Amino acid sequence: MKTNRLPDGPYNHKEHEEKILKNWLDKKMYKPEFNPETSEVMSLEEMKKDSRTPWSLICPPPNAYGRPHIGNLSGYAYQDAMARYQRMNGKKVLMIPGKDHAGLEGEGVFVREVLEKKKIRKFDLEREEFYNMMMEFNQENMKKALKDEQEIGLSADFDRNLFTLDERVVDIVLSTFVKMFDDGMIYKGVRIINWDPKARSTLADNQCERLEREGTIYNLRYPLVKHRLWKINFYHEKILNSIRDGSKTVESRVLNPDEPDRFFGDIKAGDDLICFDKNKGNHLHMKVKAVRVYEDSNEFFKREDFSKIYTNKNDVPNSYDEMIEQYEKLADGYGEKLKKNGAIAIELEFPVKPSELQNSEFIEVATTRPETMFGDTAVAVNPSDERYKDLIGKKVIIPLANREIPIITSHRVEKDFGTGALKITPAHALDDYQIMLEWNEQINNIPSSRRVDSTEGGRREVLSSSVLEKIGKIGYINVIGQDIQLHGPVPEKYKGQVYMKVMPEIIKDLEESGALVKTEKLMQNILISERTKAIVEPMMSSQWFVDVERLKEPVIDMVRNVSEDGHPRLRIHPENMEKAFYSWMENLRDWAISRSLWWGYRMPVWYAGEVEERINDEGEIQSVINIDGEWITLDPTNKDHMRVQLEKPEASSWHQDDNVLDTWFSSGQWPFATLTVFGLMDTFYPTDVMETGFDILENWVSRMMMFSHITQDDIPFKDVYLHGLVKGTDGQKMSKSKGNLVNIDEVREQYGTDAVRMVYFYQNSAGSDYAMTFDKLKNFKQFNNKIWNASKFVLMNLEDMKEEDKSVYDLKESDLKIDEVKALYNHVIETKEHITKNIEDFEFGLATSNLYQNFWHEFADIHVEALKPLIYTFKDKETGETISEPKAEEKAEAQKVLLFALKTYLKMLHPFIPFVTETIWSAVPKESGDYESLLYTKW
RNA sequence: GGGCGGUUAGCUCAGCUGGCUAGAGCAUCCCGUUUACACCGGGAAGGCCAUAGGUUCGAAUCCUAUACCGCCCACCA
Repeated sequence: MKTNRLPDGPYNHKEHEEKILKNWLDKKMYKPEFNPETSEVMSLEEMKKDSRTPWSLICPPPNAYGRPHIGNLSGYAYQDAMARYQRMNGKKVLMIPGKDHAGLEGEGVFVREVLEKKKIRKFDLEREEFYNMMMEFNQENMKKALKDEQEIGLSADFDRNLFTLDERVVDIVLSTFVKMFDDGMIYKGVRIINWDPKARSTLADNQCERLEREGTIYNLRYPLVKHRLWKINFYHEKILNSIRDGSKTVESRVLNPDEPDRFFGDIKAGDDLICFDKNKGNHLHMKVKAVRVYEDSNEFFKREDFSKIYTNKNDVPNSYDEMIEQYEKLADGYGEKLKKNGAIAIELEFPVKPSELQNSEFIEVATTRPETMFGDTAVAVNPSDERYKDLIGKKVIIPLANREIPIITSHRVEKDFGTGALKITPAHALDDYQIMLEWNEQINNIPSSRRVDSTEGGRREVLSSSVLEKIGKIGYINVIGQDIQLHGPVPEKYKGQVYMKVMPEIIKDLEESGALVKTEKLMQNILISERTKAIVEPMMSSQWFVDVERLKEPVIDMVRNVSEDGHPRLRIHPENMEKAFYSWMENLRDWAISRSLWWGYRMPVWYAGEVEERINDEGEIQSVINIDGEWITLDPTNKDHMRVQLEKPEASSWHQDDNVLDTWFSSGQWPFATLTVFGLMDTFYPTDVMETGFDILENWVSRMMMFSHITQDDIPFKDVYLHGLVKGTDGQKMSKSKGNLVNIDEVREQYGTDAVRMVYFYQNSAGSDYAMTFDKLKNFKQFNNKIWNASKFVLMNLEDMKEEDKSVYDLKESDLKIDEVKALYNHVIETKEHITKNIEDFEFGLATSNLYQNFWHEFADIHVEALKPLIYTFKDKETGETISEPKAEEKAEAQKVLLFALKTYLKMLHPFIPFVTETIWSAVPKESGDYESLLYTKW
């Protein structure tokens, strides 16, 4: 073994990095099959049988459409440091790199960056054509990305680089879908979704962004229904007969119960009427909706809507006779008169001018979206709001739509905002949808307790169960379709029109009817699509869901339950993220997994004919299927309608669901999907570490845990390390507008890869953000140079060492005689203990700052300086006289410990700054436990 | 509004279950050095440990409030 000198001059990363990397890659040293003894690559079977402990980490796959950004690269640095450390500890290390197709975002980028530039519209292409073009685009990008990964030093098995849309992965992922469907864990249901009308696709919540803009808030009066008591009037027999004849000359008149003999005039549908409210003593303006004649009076009482006109259920008469009794009490002789007559029901619309109503006769709601009022199913007030206390449970009429809806309560309603009354449109507002769910849940709970209490923010909300029962559940009514036109139970004149276009007309009609009493400007947040910037329309749609209820507990237990060693089976670093994880898991609602895209895993769902989603006249979403030319309601349980299976059913008429799966559905299976593809499950599952950004703990990490539970009945990994965000040069979040972006190519060129990597590690801890500053980069470039120079110095002073002295690993403190040498020896031993502990504890920030401090300011500045007199002759500058001269014995001892220190430091530094350490290592004398490359050299 | 974390030198951060005069690096200033390194060495200056209470023989450390900063969640229709 010959000691090489390091060349003079500063460390020049440009000279070495490429060569070093090429060597690692050419020799396939990153593969678990690499045998450091022989420098050869074993077969898969040999590797599996190999006795080294397996260690595996599946790299989180970044989006395939672009180059990995600085944050992805920081992740690679952490993953790599862990892998290198484990490899040096004698484990067979597997790291699998990959790329994600990034469903919605991926498709968005492709449409924007590629198609739009070629002036092609997505829907001008066939689905397959689009898919193939996009696949090609992604394949091109992935090649570039692979280079970035390699250049940052990621020591992953690049032969096993895998794309999420690889055929082999697709099979695994879709099989899970089929299995879960068969087990009843996946179902199809209707739920509110975010609809991007431009992309014609469903959006996940985090694919929407908020935009503040000026909007208008409209105050609308919804009249109370109690006035409809007036819809019943009674007539003389002769009038009834005239109407039966269809004779137009007959005088039909409204009878006022308080003034039985007074007639107000003729009535027919569309007439305006003035009636007298005996309770309030005032007159009401009404419009006749219809005139119906009942030959048998008792028939009338059987009508369901009749019972609704009484505010108190007990007051509803059961028969004509009973009603006459009631009226007897009102006025002498009145009942007598009624007996002689038949009955006519006159259905009245709400009072003509709601603006003329008295305070107690309407409820005023504030809304920014009046067009959704046709889909209102309730008005909600805060339960503690004194103003509305007496109105709870009563009914109001939706202006223009003339439909009755109840007044309910919800703690979500802010008393102080607007009028304190909120119109509820569950089909088109997320919040309203929540209110509906909560309200209906309350109704469901009635039998279990007499009173329903719900506590929120210290306030107690108490509604008696009889009130709840009377109001009942509320539903939802769809009025805006995916075409953003009005559908369902909306007045004919607006139907089928884009809602934004008819808005002015609706406003005008509201104004004329007197329902619109006030408009005001305000700043409001609206949701827009992150990608297309289109306004997001919340609407109901039938979607595929994963039932998460039975996954919650086992997944939470992975972290909460402690195994034999006193640690959770699955540990999250930093620990305080556990709380966020628990609360996310506990509050999880069923996960919607279908997306209306072309890019992704098309759902393995087959229909026997064309399927459409429609809004019927009642505002219900209906899935209909075209079988033999006839549209019938789709029955998902009927195998002749729908099947869930991987392969297409034989008959050619069957066709596949248009939707693709949510990206997380596939990336959630990534750990075992990758290992399964390569036949490595038996050796490497569960994996050891998952390293990813803290922002996707919920979205991704928890999903991997769920899928691992479902398919493997095991944890997917033992430790999760969550890294923070890399911020810009000024410590702010990186953004183009701030001009604080860091160009990774330039920075690597100027400071070297190792310096960039040091910035990722130094002084950082799991979950916290940190800045990539030029100060730090410069500093670490100098640090690498310091390592270079100190190593050069040590090596040049070892040249006269005896071969047998060059085995330094079994040195003991007791072998050493000189205090300065002992001090260095102990320093190295202590430092190594610290660093080892830091790495085992995932404290890379501490490990690197310790290394920086100790190597430079302890080892180089103090210890090396202290040993100088022991290894070379000091001469007086001027006279040339010898001041001190080393003794051979002392020199040998010092040399041994210097070599020991250098080698140990290079090993400790290698996981973090692999290039400079590997470069120096090639010049260092080797001994047992060492290899030509530091990669496998024993820690 | 709810939750989590933070607040220590100009900057970036250590400081574990309370115990020497509160530490590093960078930056600053001064001095020095060319037999590894000017991408160097030595030294100096710099802190009421956010604020106010409390527990204790003793608090940067534990407790309680407050303020400010950051992030996450829910958001005013």
